[in-house]
Amino acid sequence: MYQKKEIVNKLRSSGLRPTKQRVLIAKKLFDRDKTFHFTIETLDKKINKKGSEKISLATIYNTIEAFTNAGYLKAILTSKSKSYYDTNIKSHHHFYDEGTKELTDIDYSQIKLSKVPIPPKGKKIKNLEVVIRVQK
Amino acid sequence: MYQKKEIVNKLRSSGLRPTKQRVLIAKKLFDRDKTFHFTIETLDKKINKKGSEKISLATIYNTIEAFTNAGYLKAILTSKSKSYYDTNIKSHHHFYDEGTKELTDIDYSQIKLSKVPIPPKGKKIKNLEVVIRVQK
DNA sequence: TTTCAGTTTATAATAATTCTAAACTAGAAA
DNA sequence: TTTCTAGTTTAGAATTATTATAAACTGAAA
Ligand SMILES: [Mn+2]
Ligand SMILES: [Mn+2]
Ligand SMILES: [Zn+2]
Ligand SMILES: [Zn+2]
Repeated sequence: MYQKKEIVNKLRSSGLRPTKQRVLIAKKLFDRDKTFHFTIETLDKKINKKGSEKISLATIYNTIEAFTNAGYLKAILTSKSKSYYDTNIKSHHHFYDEGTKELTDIDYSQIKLSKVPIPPKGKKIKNLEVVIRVQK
Repeated sequence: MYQKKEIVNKLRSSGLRPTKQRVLIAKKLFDRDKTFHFTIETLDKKINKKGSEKISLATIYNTIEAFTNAGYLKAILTSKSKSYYDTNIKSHHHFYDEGTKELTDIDYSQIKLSKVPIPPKGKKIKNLEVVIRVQK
């Protein structure tokens, strides 16, 4: 899906130097079929597993921040004191499983609204996201 | 709105001893007209302002956790690594102002959905909340 | 090749939260 | 009432999440 060349171009186009670390992290994040919802902690574990070249935690933080600013990632709404990120940057919705604490994407077209409130005076709606809490 | 007696009963009914600290915090939180959206930090500032009796930060954390478990408060979805709470425990929606970073309640009846996805197999929908991001 | 701004890294600092254990207290029981 | 004690508060330590620092490293322009 994502060849190294593509990643390099993508990074360059955002003014980010395609360093070894950034390319490796981008590959882990974007070279996959399904959306990836993660925290720095889970990503760090995936990247720094035995036998693989190490990337410092500081670089992981820096890179995720850079990717988020560049629009490659999106911060997810949670009620935890830890940041969550999403590789699906399209406006979309989520199922949130209370038991497993896992998120699943819902395509934007899967939810239709027939009534939406008028925003406060002088303010415009930028986007609208739905979280559907589910349970066994 | 909330007399001391009512607060004491409410606490007792949840198996929480109506201590001086809990009653004072409950009064600050619930004796108001509009919903209060807050963090531990903002609440601490409100409680421990000059001239008032001090309540330790640990107690504020403990009390907010106890109130949340008792169902008096709800954790709010955010993308910040800091927990937010809401005195409005009804299922409801929010406007989130990107500029001021402030939340405003939207009554549940103000949003109507004409299409909702089927939850994953074996799971049931517990609730559905909408966040509408707004900007100047 | 050389050069150097941008980047990585280990580590320190800060911020948010949770833990600990000693002192205190609400309220049941004497 | 007074006594008793489990529940609670508290200061401070510990832990966790994140950001800052500053020295070493490197991608890529020239
Ligand atoms: Mn940073
Ligand atoms: Mn705790
Ligand atoms: Zn998603
Ligand atoms: Zn609210």
